[in-house]
Amino acid sequence: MSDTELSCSNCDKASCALLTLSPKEISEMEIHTNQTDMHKGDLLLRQETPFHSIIYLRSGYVKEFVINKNGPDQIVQMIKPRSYIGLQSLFSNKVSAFSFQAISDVELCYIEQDTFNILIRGNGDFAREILIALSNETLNNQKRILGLNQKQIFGKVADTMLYMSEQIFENKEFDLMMSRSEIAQMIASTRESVTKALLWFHQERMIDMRKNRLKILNVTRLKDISKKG
Amino acid sequence: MSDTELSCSNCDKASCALLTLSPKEISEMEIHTNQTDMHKGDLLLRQETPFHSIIYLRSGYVKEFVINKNGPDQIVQMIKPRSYIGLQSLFSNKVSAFSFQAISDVELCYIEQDTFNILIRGNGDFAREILIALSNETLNNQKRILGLNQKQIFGKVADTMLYMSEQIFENKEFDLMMSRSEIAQMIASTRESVTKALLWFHQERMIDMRKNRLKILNVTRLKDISKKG
DNA sequence: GTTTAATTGTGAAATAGATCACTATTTCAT
DNA sequence: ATGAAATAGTGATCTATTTCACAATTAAAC
Repeated sequence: MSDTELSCSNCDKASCALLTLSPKEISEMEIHTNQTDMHKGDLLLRQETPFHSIIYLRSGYVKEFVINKNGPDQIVQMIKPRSYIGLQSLFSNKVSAFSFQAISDVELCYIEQDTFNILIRGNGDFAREILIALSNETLNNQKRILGLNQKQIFGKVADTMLYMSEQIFENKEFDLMMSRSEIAQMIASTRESVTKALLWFHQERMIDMRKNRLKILNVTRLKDISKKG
Repeated sequence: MSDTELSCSNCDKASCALLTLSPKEISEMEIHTNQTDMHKGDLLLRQETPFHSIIYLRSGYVKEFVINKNGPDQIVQMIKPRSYIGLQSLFSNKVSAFSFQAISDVELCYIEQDTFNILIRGNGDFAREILIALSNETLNNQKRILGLNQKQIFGKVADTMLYMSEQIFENKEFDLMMSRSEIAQMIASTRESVTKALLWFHQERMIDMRKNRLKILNVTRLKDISKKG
């Protein structure tokens, strides 16, 4: 919002990859970057849509999902601050494979894709950081989704709560930014089943839930349920 | 097996990426590459194991899977000839995230990982080819597995037969190289359910099955079942 | 070629989870 | 503050799929 904040060089929420860039490269990036704010519920990018920018999530949370003709959407992952959005499709298609929606108010930086590509070509360390980020994200997602597949519902929900706590919010207490239906879309289940699981966890004092504030009380037991439940 | 076959420069089963390398780079690769043959059932690489080579699959077929403590293995994908194995973990970990097993006799080239990395750093076009291959593979897998999640069994099995026909064997007729149990491991189901699905498809003349030779007779109907069944 | 092991087929019973129809609560807009 | 819309909770029913136990077939080993 203030003038200084619009500069990448003194950004207080910069990515790890940015640290590998020279001052000259950073100012090159600044020229081709636009910062925008968006609100909860806004769609950042729609699948099958051509995209010309890589989006950097300065603050706030985003969900990545696939829109299905027959049946409900499928949520692939939640994205936390200081992440790049759209890297998956950078090296393959010109269109985005997924849709992205803000699940809180967010601050975004739109970096022109061409500029991004030039930086990757010109700076091996930057390229390496980006590739590591992309690889790790992809690998984590793949393993999580594979793991989900062979759990039953209580296990799936437990797993998802632990995922949010450990991977996304990095805290035992957090605001559940998704509705029961959305959680169901993360695990290919139904609103009702999610409700029942969460209520049971609450009854059994594994979690505390009031409004949309969730606190994990018994990690061990939840992990146990996640493993074989 | 003959002397000429051991050279990358006149390999008759080379990858697309290889075409981007200069003669000098190719001979650099040759020095650090070993060709081996393996048999059906052999384990090429075990998850959580350090690996020092990227494996190039010259001929034959491989399954990529995760070994689970509690419960059956999960098969991530089948890998067809002229593919690199282990790229997923190249940019992140020093250990492989997945296990790989030959499901037919295979010819393999072990390329030292350091050499591979040097080539990627030194040749932007090579790097690009590798990244595109990796991105596409990852994206396809992710979409397929997500799609599977919200189908019911007949849909999952239909989907898997079409996947084999279209993506892997590129033919309507092919040898089913996996047992019913293994197919079940691809879709998080059971041997018995796979059996029932395949028999029904056969009865309904959507496929022809004798021994392990499978022929797809009615693509349209199978696709229909895959979509909403 | 015979024996042994592994894989596949089959139907009945058990069950996890979806679906449905409805109520309660929370959130949002005016 | 009030009403409307969205989200969440609840229990009964229904159904797809797993589980189990056993028979049949196919592949491997000697």
